Amino acid sequence: MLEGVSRSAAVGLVVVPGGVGLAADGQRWAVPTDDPATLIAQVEERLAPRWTFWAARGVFVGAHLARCHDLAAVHRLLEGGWREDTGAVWAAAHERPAPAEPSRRPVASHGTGLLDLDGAEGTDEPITDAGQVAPTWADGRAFDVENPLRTERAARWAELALVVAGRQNRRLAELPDRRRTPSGPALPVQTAFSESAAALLAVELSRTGLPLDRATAETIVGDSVGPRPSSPAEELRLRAVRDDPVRAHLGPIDLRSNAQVLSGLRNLGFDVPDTRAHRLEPFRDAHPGVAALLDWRKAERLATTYGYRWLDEHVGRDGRLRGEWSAADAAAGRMTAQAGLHNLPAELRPAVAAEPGHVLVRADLGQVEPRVLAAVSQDPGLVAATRDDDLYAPVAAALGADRPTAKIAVLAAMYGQTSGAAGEALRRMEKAYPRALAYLRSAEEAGRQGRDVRTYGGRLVRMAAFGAGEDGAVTAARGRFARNAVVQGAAAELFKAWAATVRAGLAGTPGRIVLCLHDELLLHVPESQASSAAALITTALEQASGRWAAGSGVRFVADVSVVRRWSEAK
DNA sequence: TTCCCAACGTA
DNA sequence: CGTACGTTGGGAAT
Repeated sequence: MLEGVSRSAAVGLVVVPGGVGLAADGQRWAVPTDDPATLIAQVEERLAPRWTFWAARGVFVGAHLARCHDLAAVHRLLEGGWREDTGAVWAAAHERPAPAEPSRRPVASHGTGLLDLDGAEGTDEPITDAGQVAPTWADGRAFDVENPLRTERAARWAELALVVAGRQNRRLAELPDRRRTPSGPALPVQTAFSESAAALLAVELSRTGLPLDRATAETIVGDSVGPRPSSPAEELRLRAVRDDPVRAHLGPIDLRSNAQVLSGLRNLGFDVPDTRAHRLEPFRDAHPGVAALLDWRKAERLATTYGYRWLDEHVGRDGRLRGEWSAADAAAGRMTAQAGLHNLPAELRPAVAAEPGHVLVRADLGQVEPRVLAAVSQDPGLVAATRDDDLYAPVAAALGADRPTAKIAVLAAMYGQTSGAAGEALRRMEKAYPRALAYLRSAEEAGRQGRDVRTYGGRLVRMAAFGAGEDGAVTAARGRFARNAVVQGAAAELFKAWAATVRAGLAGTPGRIVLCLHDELLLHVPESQASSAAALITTALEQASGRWAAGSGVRFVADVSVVRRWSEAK
């Protein structure tokens, strides 16, 4: 198996029940095995290949794959949008129109996949005459467990993965490398690699879970919403206990109905356009009913979204909070997570705790978006400002403003804010950092015109999703979206390059990344590994940013701390 | 049953 | 008229 294949070669990998399909150098191998992890680990050791697979979700088998090419992840990098089904990936790589979206619902019932190869007219060809992926291969029926040919098909499928990878690589090579002094593979190729690693990391995060101290979580929830109800009737009663004091002020209304809350507030003399917390907060002391409502809302949020039911549904018996992870959202490619992993209220952070004998190593990138802007725009003044630990200090000096004003001005420039105090400061930004502002304005203009933009690292951000309306408000919104996407997207690329480097450094150790939060990494490691993990995080940032922003002169900084509980970090 | 909105948490 | 995401409940549309 894999005889004569050279080290570091691309190796197609497809895992099916009871077997593995491999391909490399124009050959393919169907390998029956019930232990794909061991097989893969052996190949990893011997060849250290560029593992090439259709999608990380399908291949995760427990072995560490160091270098990889995830066709779905790279497809989304090149094409933007959400689709990553094999039909769309194949078609785009061959510059053919995307096939109809596969149905969301699982195939209800099917035959052996041997005699029932519907769309392919009884042949066993993965690609139809029209040059599209055959339906039975696209939806996985071709690899059904009862199908005796599935391992041979896996090898054929692995071979086709290499075909797509080759075509994707040619597309990546056509994209510009915008670094000042390129080194190693071109930047879009490096982005493809780190996006692929992030796709694997996303699958690993789903499986690993975030260590959560259930007792602490239950205490926090209990303090806010009361004891765990023992029956549905009890739940109703406890709900009334929470609601009634507020209803005493606002009247006999349903507090969960915004319309009724609005009229209740009007009866108290508050003529507000909506009932959002930030709008009601100024009136907190004006009437006890407002304070009661605001406090009720906070408790209700915990009770409904992060209450006992959430704990029961998402926290395993092993004390791990698990949710599905996606390596890239559709807008700018940031990672997303379900089960509340990305919007856990600060109130609950004390419950995120290391297991016995372990610690959490937490690191966040400091002021990452303005530093990223400096790198992608190559604005000399802003690049110089990144040498400071606090980037806003030199910016304030350059603008002749105080630090809070400087911060608002920078954020306003990146996010497209035009109102409020930002106006005058923005004009000074234009003088001090013309290249950075021009970079942002160029993205905004593309967005306004409905033209797609590409991030520094090569990700396509589609504007078509916004619709082609000529409405002024829609045009402005598209402009703001594009202006923000080139910064947020580039920051996401850097973050994933960093995370992928940390992941690689943890290979072979018991340490794991357990949370990614846009600019923050949380690692769970044995106590004895704490200092080496902290050092790894720092060197990984130097390596990742050194490649990503080679020659830019931009300095990236990370704040690293070793803690027992997430809440102990600053 | 499905979809959209308001609301609010995170970055 | 700052961006993105996920989750909830209500309420309208189907």
